Amino acid sequence: MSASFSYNKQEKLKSRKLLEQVFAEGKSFSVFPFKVFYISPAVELDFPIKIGVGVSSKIFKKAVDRNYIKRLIREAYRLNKTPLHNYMHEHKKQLAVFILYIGKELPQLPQLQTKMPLLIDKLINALHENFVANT
RNA sequence: CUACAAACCCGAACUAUCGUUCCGUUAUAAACGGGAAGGAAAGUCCGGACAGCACAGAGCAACCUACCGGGUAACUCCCGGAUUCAAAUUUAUUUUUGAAAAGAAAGUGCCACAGAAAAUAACUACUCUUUUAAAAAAGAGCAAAGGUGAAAAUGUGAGGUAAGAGCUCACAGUUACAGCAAGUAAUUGUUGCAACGGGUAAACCUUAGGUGCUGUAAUGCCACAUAUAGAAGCCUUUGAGAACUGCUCGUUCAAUUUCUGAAAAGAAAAGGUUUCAGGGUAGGCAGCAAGAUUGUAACAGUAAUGUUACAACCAGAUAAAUGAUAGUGUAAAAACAGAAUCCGGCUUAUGAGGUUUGUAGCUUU
RNA sequence: CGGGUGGUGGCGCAGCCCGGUAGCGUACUUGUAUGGGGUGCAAGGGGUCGCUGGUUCGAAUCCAGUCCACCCGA
Repeated sequence: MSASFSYNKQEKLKSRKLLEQVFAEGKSFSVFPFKVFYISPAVELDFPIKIGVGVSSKIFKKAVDRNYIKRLIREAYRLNKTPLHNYMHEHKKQLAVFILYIGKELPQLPQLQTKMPLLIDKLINALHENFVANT
């Protein structure tokens, strides 16, 4: 797979049903300031990896702040997602992920840029253990 | 030029790389071109458009509005005007700003403390009569005096009286009504006549006028899925229930057979309906982006605004799009802040700067 | 998108409808009873009534605006 930096409509986690499944049945871990929910759905998806992004409106009252944080997370994801894509391509599995921002203060992009690779690594490791246990 | 006040404007720009969303073209895993948040998108405080339901209404209740004229699709909005009150300011009711400014002379309630009294009063005092040597007591009259309070029964003078009192008169003040003059009107001026009556309606209320209910997750269509299943109650023309706003009246709609019995009625089944508990779906299309639209100019109008002409098309997502990095540039890139059916207002938040008007001060001519 | 509730000593609440004195429980401080502690008894301190403005002689209370917290419906 080519090293694309895109993050378009197909890659977004959109279905309400799948979202509820991710929160209800999915596993989770946290890499501060993120919390990650993920699941490997059995249903065929139109794109192998679907990612959603969210911020709590209780912590960030203003819509401007929430939009800003979501943009930064998307930016950090699309620049660091290549290892995850390569891994999923090799194992031919599907994945639905939701990234939640749980920090209390407005972040800066460099901070998220350093944390995002850690998150991706941890996600790959978790998936790997899971596959090995199943097979 | 500076300070203050008021009204209004503006809400940064460009280049490169990576990336998002919508539209179009080539074309069909892509490429190219074009569009892509606000003055408040906010609060959801008003008014509409649009959609569904209802359209058989009446009364009551509830809620809203409250000087006059104009503007508008409409308005708790805007413009202009008049009166009163309040605040600031001033030599000056001089100027500016603001006001939920109908009615307290329909009725009810309330007005702490203080004070004789907080509104049909009468404690002290004053006057008269009786008793009495006197002091004083009892009865009657009166509402002038009492200085407390946020507020004290219109103020001053004279007459009048046993003492007093708008009881009477003069002047002044306030208010209601009627006439005349000006004004479209609010209202103003003036004459006559009557009265003097505390405040509070952002206390109840009265008067006048107005309001059908629900909101785009409305609503219509397509696709997929499930349970013709469960519990309790009521009813089937002597009617449960539904609709018409909340209540009442009223109107409209509203579901059957068999058996027993002389009939009334009863039983069974079926059906209807209300409530409860539960199951399924939660995808797509329309609504949804050309409109009370925006810009410029001319004309009408004091203005709000309207009319005409020309030009423009300027977000449309659905876990929800505008960003990141580097550079140019600047004294500093910074404030408040992110569309979700769409418009017109109001309110609130807001950095730096600019424009106009008024007032004051200083400088120059 | 629509609808509703609340904000009063450190904490939990009343008072608001119908305007004039801010109170209750608990906690705190001091004294007392006990050899000491707890318990009890007595006394005391502590509140810009979320904020701003208005109505009124006077506002926690009435009216308007605003901030915060919470809840409900689809």
